[in-house]
Amino acid sequence: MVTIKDVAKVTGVSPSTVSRVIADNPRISPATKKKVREAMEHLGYHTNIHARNLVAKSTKAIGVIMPSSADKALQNPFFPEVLRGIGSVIHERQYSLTLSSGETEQEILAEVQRMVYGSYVDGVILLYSRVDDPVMSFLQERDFPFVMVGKPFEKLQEITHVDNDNFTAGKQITNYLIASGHEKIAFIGGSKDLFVTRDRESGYQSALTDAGLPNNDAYKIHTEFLKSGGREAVERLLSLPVRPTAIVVTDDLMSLGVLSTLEESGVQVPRDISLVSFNNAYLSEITRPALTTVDIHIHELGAQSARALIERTVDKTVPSRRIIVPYNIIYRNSVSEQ
Amino acid sequence: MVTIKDVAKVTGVSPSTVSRVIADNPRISPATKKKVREAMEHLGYHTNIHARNLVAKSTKAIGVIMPSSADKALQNPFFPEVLRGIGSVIHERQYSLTLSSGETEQEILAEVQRMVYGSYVDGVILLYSRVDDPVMSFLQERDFPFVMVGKPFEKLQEITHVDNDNFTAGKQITNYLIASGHEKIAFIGGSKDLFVTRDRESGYQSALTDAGLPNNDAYKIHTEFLKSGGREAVERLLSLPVRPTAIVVTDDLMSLGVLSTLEESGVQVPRDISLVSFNNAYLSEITRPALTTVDIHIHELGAQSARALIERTVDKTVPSRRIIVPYNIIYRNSVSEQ
DNA sequence: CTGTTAGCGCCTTCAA
DNA sequence: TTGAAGGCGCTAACAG
Repeated sequence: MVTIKDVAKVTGVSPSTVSRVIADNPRISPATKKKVREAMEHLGYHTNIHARNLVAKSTKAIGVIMPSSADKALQNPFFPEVLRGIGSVIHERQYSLTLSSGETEQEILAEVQRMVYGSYVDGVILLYSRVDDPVMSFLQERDFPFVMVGKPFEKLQEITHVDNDNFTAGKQITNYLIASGHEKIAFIGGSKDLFVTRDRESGYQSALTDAGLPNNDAYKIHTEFLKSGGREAVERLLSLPVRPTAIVVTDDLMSLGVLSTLEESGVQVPRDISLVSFNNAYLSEITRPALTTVDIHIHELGAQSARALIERTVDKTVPSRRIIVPYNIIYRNSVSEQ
Repeated sequence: MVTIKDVAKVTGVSPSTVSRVIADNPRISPATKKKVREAMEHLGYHTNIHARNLVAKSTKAIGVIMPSSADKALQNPFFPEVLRGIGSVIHERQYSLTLSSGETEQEILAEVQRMVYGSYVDGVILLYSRVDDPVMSFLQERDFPFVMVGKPFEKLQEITHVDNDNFTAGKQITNYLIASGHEKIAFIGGSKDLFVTRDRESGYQSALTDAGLPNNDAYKIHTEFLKSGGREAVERLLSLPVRPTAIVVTDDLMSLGVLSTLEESGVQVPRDISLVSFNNAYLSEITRPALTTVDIHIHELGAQSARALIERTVDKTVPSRRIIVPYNIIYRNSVSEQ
């Protein structure tokens, strides 16, 4: 292994000088800089991060924590896409990215503790939001830099987080349905414990209210991402005395299940029932019909969270803030005029 | 930060003793071990990896390299799933996982070099296989431990890799079609540059030949994962004078596109055309009809690759080998009897 | 502008 | 069974 000393020896300067040219210290003459750099190149020098981190107290690495993989949600194309978003800025800033690998909540907590105490990373991005999350409590107590993708359940003001305006998105997409002549609009969402679900549902609600449409609890269904959940939801809706003519579904993957079950039951989309969705995952484009969906810019959610986190790790005093990533609606073929 | 010295001071032993109990050195008396451990617990001691790695020369970290994200393939649920598989053994072995973040081939190469030279990781898992891959060449030249998920293009014997028997899988699923009475069977695969495609296609071919069925080039189509690709493939097939009655598609995500296009063109699956697929991604179960598909045990591919890699990093002399993960066919509703 | 000195936290001989 | 001493590779004062 080529060390700083080796290049120092070859160049005839001191190790600290070499260290300085690595840091591009302005107080080093261009001449020696050039000389040293050539030697580094020539010898194939590469700085050892462990040595560096040991003294520098900064790792230029960030940890990304996935939800416990008990959550089937992991199958959601959402994750590769946020990871890409995070990766893009990580890479641009020359950071590295450590991914959590725990499966249960406890394992994940232990892992995060190891990351923090062992100084594996400078900061952490949480890709989920849970009530009473021990991981988050731990991070807060230790005052360790972290950012959440999504919306924290409490202390909104104290936690930097990156989210969409899901309320308005839900409202707007529902309004679109209303403008298309629909009045009997149902809602299928994930667990009520998730803020995404809640916010989108509130928006849906609000649109109905504003339009003077009735609030029908039987039209609101909360289910799992799983097929069985989607199936059950649809069956419930179809067995209603008055069937909805449109459904707002909070996730493209769920929409795929809903779509299938709907058509299996002989109802055609959008002829019989219209569908709108969220996320604009790749598959929303290749379903039949292609889904009208809210593009929440997943990549951007990731990128922004990484930017915000790095900013915090560099300067701990930057105030926490809420970052809203804009969305836009992609109109395709899953909605019919009434 | 609590260091080894702190617990030494509190316990009244020397730092080296503390270091020894951390390593669970047998030559330390149970009494002092107990004493030291309690102090560690009490003070909240956690070992600093950078200090450790600096001397230990092993990082207990492995790098996972994704394909360049230009590849839309990243949207494939395959990746989260291998990651989970890798993560499971990473976690069990108390390793950590660094994910590549580069977008282009060059960026990725630079990243891998940084990982290797800077001793970020002990070994690397390649989640893709490319001809003339500079990353792989680099790893080989440096004799740096790595494992590939999939099949390398050359030096099969020299490179440890984890793969399915895609030939046999392709053959078996095609035989199933034949056994169901199909004789005009088409094939839609990804790029011919991918071994997965090639192997599965060879298997398909072989099944046809064995059954004495004709080899029709017009029935074999290579396309992208993208919608447009799937669409074009299907259109080509449907415009043929003699339409196939069944199609082998090499990926569930592609199948979704094929399915959509097929039904848009008014052909029903499986009534008019049957479909079989590969991977058994979550979505293969929620399409309509649910897909008969080869479950390649993605999670296991990941887990095995991690195991093999760790084995190699621990003992560089273990010979390279080929690890075959078994597959099995999941029968669902996308195939009809002829 | 550059060299010297002193660690960062840990592990590992070598002695005792 | 334990302690003392040195060093892993790098950076950061402090001197010049």
